Amino acid sequence: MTTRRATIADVARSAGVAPSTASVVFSGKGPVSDATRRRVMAAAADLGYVGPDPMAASLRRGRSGIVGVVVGSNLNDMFRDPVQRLLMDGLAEAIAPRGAGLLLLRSHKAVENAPTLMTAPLDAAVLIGCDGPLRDSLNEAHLRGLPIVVIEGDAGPGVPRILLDNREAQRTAAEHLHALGHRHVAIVTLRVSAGFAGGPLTPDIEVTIDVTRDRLAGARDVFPDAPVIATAGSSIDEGLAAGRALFADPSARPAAVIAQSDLLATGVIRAAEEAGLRVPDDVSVTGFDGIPVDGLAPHQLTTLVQDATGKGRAAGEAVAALLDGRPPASVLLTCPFRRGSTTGPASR
Amino acid sequence: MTTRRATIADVARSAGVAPSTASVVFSGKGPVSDATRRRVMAAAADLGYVGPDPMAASLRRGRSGIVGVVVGSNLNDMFRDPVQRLLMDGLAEAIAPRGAGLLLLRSHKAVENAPTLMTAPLDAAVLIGCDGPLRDSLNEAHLRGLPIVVIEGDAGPGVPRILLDNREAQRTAAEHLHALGHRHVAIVTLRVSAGFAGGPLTPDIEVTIDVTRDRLAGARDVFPDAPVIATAGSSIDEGLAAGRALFADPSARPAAVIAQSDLLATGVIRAAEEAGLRVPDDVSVTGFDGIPVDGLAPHQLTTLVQDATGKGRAAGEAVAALLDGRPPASVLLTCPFRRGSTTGPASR
DNA sequence: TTGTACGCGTTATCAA
DNA sequence: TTGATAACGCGTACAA
Repeated sequence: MTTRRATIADVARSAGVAPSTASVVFSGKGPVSDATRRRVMAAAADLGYVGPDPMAASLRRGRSGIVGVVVGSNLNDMFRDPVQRLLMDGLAEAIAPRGAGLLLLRSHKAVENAPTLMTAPLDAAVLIGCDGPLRDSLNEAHLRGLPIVVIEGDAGPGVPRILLDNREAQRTAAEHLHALGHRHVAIVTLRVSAGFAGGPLTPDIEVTIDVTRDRLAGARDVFPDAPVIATAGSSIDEGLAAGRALFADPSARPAAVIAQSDLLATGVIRAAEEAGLRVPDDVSVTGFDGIPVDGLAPHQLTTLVQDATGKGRAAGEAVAALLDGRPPASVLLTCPFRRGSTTGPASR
Repeated sequence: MTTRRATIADVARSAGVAPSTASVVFSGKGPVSDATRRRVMAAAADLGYVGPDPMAASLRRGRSGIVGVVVGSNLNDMFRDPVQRLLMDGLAEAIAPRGAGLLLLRSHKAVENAPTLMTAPLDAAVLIGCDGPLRDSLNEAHLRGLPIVVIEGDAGPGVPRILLDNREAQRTAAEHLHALGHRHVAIVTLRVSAGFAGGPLTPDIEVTIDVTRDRLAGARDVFPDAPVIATAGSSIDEGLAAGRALFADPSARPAAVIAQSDLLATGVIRAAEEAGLRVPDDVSVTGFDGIPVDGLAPHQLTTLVQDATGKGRAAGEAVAALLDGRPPASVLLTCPFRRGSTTGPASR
């Protein structure tokens, strides 16, 4: 079977109709008599033709049915976070009815030759965050006219954004701690920039990742001088490491910790218990996300609840609007405060 | 800016060269004098041309740079499993150097209009498992000449497979339990078919998912009559539910449990401890995968260690071979037995 | 309801 | 080192 594959033209010829007619039969776009349709289908079956070539169809229609989603880290790290998984599900679900699927793209070209925003046949792209090297490729992508939506980031004017009220929400949690009498508070952040892998956050270190910066600002609205430990990302292990650092010196122990994610908070709680501290009696801890975390029981985390799936769905709808030529809606989702059992009054 | 976007032909004309020459400049495929290269680049910059249109290039070259990966469940469920995440990383890593990326596809078309093996512009497809409805689309895909690789499944003759020695490995673990004196053993499986959501496995229920079937066979090689509980998939929660069912009736308690994944095993252990049983003193438990599981401490699971990343990488290499016209290698990976602290001698 | 004609934007081939 | 030419396979006006 080294022979050329049958094309729709072959099918048309074999069925004794015009190519356009055969095309219409397969796309279902126009009126075709039943007799013709059957003739075409028979010819197709006969020739082993199974439908229009997607690449040719893409070129002709100007649509590939592919939406790129740019992820910053490797898949294993990224999808370890339930928030990202739910986001992706919402996104996929929202674009599927439009006949589109998700192509996974890396922002930092880890590999020579890897596909990019510029080389992949995309109808649109969704950025999760917008940091560092990514900003550069954005200009080119924009120049090409590639529709772009950014989730929790800023890709410049004209790019629709799906955002949370990170600062306000985080401030609410901080105020909650303040109202409980807490004054000795530490902050554990998500990754602050592509270039910093974690550790105490000194003033010379720039926070370039929006979600981290905004949540940090919200916490500092209430506790301007709180010490900050940055992590490499949202995971229990990272929270555990940060917590160990915080609780290492008994004389400098914070009485409350604001963690920027539920996973980090879980790690912090674990570190506290490891250090012989009770939560919330000795240490109060807040999270962010409102996801169920395995291994947190019996605690119920005090946290801010975000709708991660809805965030993805909103991004998908913005993509759909862009593709339809409708004005895309930027969306600001709110994260309601949920009091749990991990925060209590300050003891001193 | 409602005007037509510049094409490579426009650039060539403006630079006073032939389209083919301009093409060569952008692809870097042929010899070009420095002077012409610069003229072309200047003209491109002038016109706002940012490189060849990927769809047109795809059609012309017959390559889209896209590899479809067919996942059976939603992303959230699938990527909750570390094994799948590592697999995807290995796969992505192996195809990236070839300029290809991963397009996520669902096997059961949950949504009308969603992209499929037939409608997406794919160079190849990777199937993870090969069950139920998927088999049907396979014929068509094959007819189209779409190169296919299947991981842990059987897609018929001629389709390269990436497999584990599931049966042999699982038998090793079973023999280990047998050698410890265990006779009263229960089995907790992964999903057995697309149609069965979990529960006691009766003889009338067909096991259509290969990995489940093979590991089950390995366990039954040693314990032919062991009762079996099927789950809906690899997660701690599913293992917990299965474990609760197993330990509900004190008089019928198994003294050892063979779980088909580490996550399931972790859930089973948790259920055991919930029921007041000590591991391994009262109950021995084995897993499968050899991944680090958060929340398993202080136990070290007795398990079979698979190289999930390597599995993905092998699939990627098989895809690469297929695309190059080289004969693709089926691969059988072995899962060495690793004894941990969760298995001990039978007490009665 | 069917057919004609054209172009989508690129790249491979071959000759100059 | 460069240029002319011919597809790649399809969909969509528009005319018949």
